[in-house]
Amino acid sequence: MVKYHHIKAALKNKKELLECARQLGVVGDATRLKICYLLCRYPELSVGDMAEILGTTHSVVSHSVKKLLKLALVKRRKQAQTVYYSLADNAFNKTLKGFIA
Amino acid sequence: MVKYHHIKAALKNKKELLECARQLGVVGDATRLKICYLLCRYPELSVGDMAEILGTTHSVVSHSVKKLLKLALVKRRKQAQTVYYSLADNAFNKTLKGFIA
DNA sequence: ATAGTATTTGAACAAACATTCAAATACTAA
DNA sequence: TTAGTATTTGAATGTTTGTTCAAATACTAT
Repeated sequence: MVKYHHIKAALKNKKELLECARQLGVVGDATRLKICYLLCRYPELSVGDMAEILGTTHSVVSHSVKKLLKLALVKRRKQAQTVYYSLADNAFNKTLKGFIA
Repeated sequence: MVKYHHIKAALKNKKELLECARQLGVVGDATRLKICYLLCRYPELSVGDMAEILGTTHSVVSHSVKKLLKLALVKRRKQAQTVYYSLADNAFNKTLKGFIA
């Protein structure tokens, strides 16, 4: 059957789909989506502030932002002891804002 | 500290965020995102066709669309032995198309 | 140096997950 | 009825995942 030959080829070259799935998966978690939600409203927030707002520990926030950072969905800025995170400026986040506006 | 009193209250009432995280999580999987990608391009596809295109089994497609169906991201139409799935017409899918365009 | 604050790390645990397989269901056609 | 096709189901598998905890790191101020 060659009926779907074209779309099969198109799919093979769609490596971005896998990356997109990974990004969506990372954002598809309550804690991490809340963090993104916060960062849509504040230009930047420290780990401690996010933990305070979310009512959780520094550890879960740190683990969470690390995953977001690994996929370049957030940026990191360190000032003295404090680490501030902000939403990265990319296409994914622009679309994401449409979801959680 | 009452610095974040307002955003904490806003977050509490944001029940949609959890639902959104669930939807993003379901779509944040390679197999299921590929299915959505296919359904963006074809008005509807049968389980067998999707399995053929994706190079996988009927079983994984069936399991996958079931999850999408449970969150109302796809619709189901049965004709004779064949079951056709199509993308549901909702806000989530409209934005999703922005991701996988 | 020490004490204090902020964040990160890594191991451990249980819970959730994707995929496989075989069996079951649903429907058509003869 | 039977045989054939399409899909679904459920159990089992190993893998990944989120959270917890305690310890470690990084920096500031004294």
